[in-house]
Amino acid sequence: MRYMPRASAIREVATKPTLGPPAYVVLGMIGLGARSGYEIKQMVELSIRFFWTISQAQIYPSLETLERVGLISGRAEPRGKRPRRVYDITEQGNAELERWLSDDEPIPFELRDIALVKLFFAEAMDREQALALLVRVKERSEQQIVTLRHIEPAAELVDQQGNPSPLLTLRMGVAFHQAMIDVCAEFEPKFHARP
Amino acid sequence: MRYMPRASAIREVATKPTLGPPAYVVLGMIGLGARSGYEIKQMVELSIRFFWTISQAQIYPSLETLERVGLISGRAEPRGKRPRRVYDITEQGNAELERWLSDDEPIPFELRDIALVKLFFAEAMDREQALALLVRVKERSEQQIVTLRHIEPAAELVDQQGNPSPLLTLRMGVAFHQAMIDVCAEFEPKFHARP
DNA sequence: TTCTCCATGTAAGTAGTTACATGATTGG
DNA sequence: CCAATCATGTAACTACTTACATGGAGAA
Repeated sequence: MRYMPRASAIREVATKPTLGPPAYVVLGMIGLGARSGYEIKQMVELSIRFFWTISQAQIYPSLETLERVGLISGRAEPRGKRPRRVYDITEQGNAELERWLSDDEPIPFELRDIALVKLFFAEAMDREQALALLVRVKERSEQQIVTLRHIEPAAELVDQQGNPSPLLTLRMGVAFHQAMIDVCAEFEPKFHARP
Repeated sequence: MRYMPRASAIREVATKPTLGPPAYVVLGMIGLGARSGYEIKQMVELSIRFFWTISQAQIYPSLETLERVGLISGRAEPRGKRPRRVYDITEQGNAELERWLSDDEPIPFELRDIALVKLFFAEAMDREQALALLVRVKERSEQQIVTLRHIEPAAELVDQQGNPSPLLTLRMGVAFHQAMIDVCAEFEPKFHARP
């Protein structure tokens, strides 16, 4: 995705390297009980991947950095002869996670969807093709909702156990795509009656 | 944003360099009548910036590439002594834009929003802070809607002239943020009553 | 035995960013 | 005359990606 500027270079040099969003995602997942890099990747795919992704190649360097600055502590726990490292969040890690979560800098909204770009330029196509694009965008959102509904029972369970956050973000996803579907449906007639 | 894989490297070597999304955005904007790099940047900010951004440092190299492969044609049109280059889309450019718009590869949906990540991890904060975050996310969407409503009259005018696309994408944005607001409002009580 | 999953890590590359440099024109 | 806007371009950098390499463990 996109470049998310970290704190100013000046401050970075003056104090210590600022962590980027991927490092906080890793920290948060360790805080929620993920133990290895592999488990972090799995948890991301099952939870936040609707609005955030992280590649394996980012996770391991992040774990190293987080351990170096004392926010997590790791120890070797090999499976057979294969090396493996598991981590726990430290006191400082919890404190830093909380600080990051509650820090009140404005959070810029950022959506990057080439499908909407194509819809914006749809006039450059003929009628059938523009309509086909609109239908594809609608179907894409329908598919996303199906996927999200799949993990809904798990999120509801966690909600009943007192943590509404996963259900909240899941409902965001559903509402979001439902909104896209509704707008597509609303504009379909206009896309039918065109030169 | 995010890495958007272009076509396979093999094909790229075998035939000719594949254009990435930024180049098509530039091509599309030239097609809609933008003439200079500067105008492209302005048009993007006034139209698609809700779901796509492009930095000036990307625009000029894209213009060069597009001209080299014959999709746009440029000529010098200096303002005073300062050099300036203006462009028009070519026949091939129109054809390639249409091909890209109607090509039926699946378009992956991609949202990347650190605010939702923070909401997902909200349990790590205490009640007041979690609630404050929820409220901030809601207000952020309210602000986005205000901005979008601002350009709505222009989009409606273009719609009445027979091009519904800008209004469609604008309505997407509004519906999108309204969905976020609704979900935030729905979960606010749950965030009040928490340990 | 061979397939899939668990698991870690690196190399090479692409995409995108900010920050800077430069200077003309227009409006107050 | 000064600030804002028009306008183009580059350098240095950060973030992130894909592809690959490696290999153990368990199941079919």
